[in-house]
Amino acid sequence: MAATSTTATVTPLLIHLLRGATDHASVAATHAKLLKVGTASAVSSCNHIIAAYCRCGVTARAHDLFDGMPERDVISWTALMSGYSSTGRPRLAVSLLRDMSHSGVPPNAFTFSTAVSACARLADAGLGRKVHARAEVEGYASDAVVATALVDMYGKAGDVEAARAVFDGMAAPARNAVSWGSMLSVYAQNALGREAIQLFAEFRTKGNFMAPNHFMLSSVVNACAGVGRLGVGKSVHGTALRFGHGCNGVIVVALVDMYSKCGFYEYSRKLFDRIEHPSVICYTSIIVAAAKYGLGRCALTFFNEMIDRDVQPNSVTLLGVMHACSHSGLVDTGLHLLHSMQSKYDIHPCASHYTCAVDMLGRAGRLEEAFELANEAQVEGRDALMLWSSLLSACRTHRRLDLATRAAHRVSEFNQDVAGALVVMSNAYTSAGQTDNAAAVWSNMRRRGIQKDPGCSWIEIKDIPYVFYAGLVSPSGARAGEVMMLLDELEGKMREKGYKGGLGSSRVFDAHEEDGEDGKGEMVGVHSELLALGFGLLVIPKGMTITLQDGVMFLQ
DNA sequence: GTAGGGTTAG
Repeated sequence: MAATSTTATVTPLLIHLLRGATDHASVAATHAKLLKVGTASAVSSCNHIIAAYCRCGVTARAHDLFDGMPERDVISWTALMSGYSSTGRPRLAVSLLRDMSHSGVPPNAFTFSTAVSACARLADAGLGRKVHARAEVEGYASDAVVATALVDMYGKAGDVEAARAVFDGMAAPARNAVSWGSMLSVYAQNALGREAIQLFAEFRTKGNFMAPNHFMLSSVVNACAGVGRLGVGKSVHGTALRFGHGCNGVIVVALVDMYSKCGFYEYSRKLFDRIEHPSVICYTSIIVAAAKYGLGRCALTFFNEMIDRDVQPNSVTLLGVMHACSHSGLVDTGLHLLHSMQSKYDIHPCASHYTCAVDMLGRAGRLEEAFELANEAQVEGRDALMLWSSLLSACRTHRRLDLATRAAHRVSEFNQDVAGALVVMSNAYTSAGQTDNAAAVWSNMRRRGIQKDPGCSWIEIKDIPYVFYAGLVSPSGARAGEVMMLLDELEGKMREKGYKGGLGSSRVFDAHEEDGEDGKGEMVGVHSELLALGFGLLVIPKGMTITLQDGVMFLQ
């Protein structure tokens, strides 16, 4: 009798302990006590223990326990599934969905949302569609959480239309702040900033007066950064302040990033300076911003400051600092970072760090060293394509046809999307006066059916986009002759001032008065950005600012 | 006991 009452009072206490446990040792200790008391084998106890092991990442123990259960309910299956999904084995999580059906336990809404989120982690729309179909058959697809997970899954898998279809299919009451936020981030993550901004406006008018939360606000700010909409970004900044999210770390980071991408480094700097304890991401963000503005030494100061303040840098931070070095000609500092990041910060240099370093050496004209490093780097697949393509461009810029040929050879080994590299190679031959070889590259491309999508840029003037394609100087009605004359004139002026010509991306120009630039190499053919910029310079009022960003132009 | 969204790079 005494034993029974002890069991009855002790078990809930132990379960409570399990819920709060975050490390393997304490979960195992509590598990042992439950075994002693004799209540560890009840289905509900087992579920708690499984969940606890999963929470601290010990899925193997959880699975052992699961295997030993005489019967399992939907929670046992879902808990294990969730454990695998959140510890980097989402495919295994999805396969449990099939197993549980075979064992006669029907899934519920929790199970489907877990399975869908595992598909999201895999970014596998094919698998996601299968799970979606099953949820539909079982009647759970209209559940708010399942539907929101589906929106997120399709978005992460790049199928924006499917995400929107699920979102549109949700009944109005089922659309809560999370589902709006999820759809918003789908647009933001898929580089559809305009759509994200539009959806946010829709939310403000049709969202039943729901208050925007920090998830949504950071997505919208991010969208504004992506499309250079400073005006909207500022107003969202105001909204964030009004709703008390002005101090939210994630929003502040997004704002720092947005202002710098919209051409206002000073605002980024001001915001950053007000942050008391900047996170790694905050530091990374301001370092990247400084790098973009050619403030290499400033970026290094931020980096040293974060190290002094015991903020551990990550792989992205190091890449940002290296970019800063690259864009400010601090080549040896950048190389030193590459070689010391493992020992100093315990960060293993990956393909992007090597690509950045190779690009840095290439820009500086240290092509032999760049080759040596590129050969040393153990890089494969698409990463290798990027690395060698970047080196190829540098060879062309520095008119080293011999090395360009070698780089082009390496690029062709990857047999992937080599069109861009072949165009660079053909341009390299043209620059060297070897027009026959240039023509041979083109005919080779035609024979192999390789096509290069023409680069395209556009400029928005009074909400009308004017689109320009690389090399095509006659967009309908867009004053082609004048554009070309203006570009020639500008290029001439740049040469007079000693610039080697060429215009980079992410630079701010004042209309009719162009800032200096450190780009190298000369114009071969006509870049689409230049066409759009030239057109903009002709038609927009003097003194207005044009921001160039990855081939898109904005007026402010 | 099991479920949904956000920030940094290229």
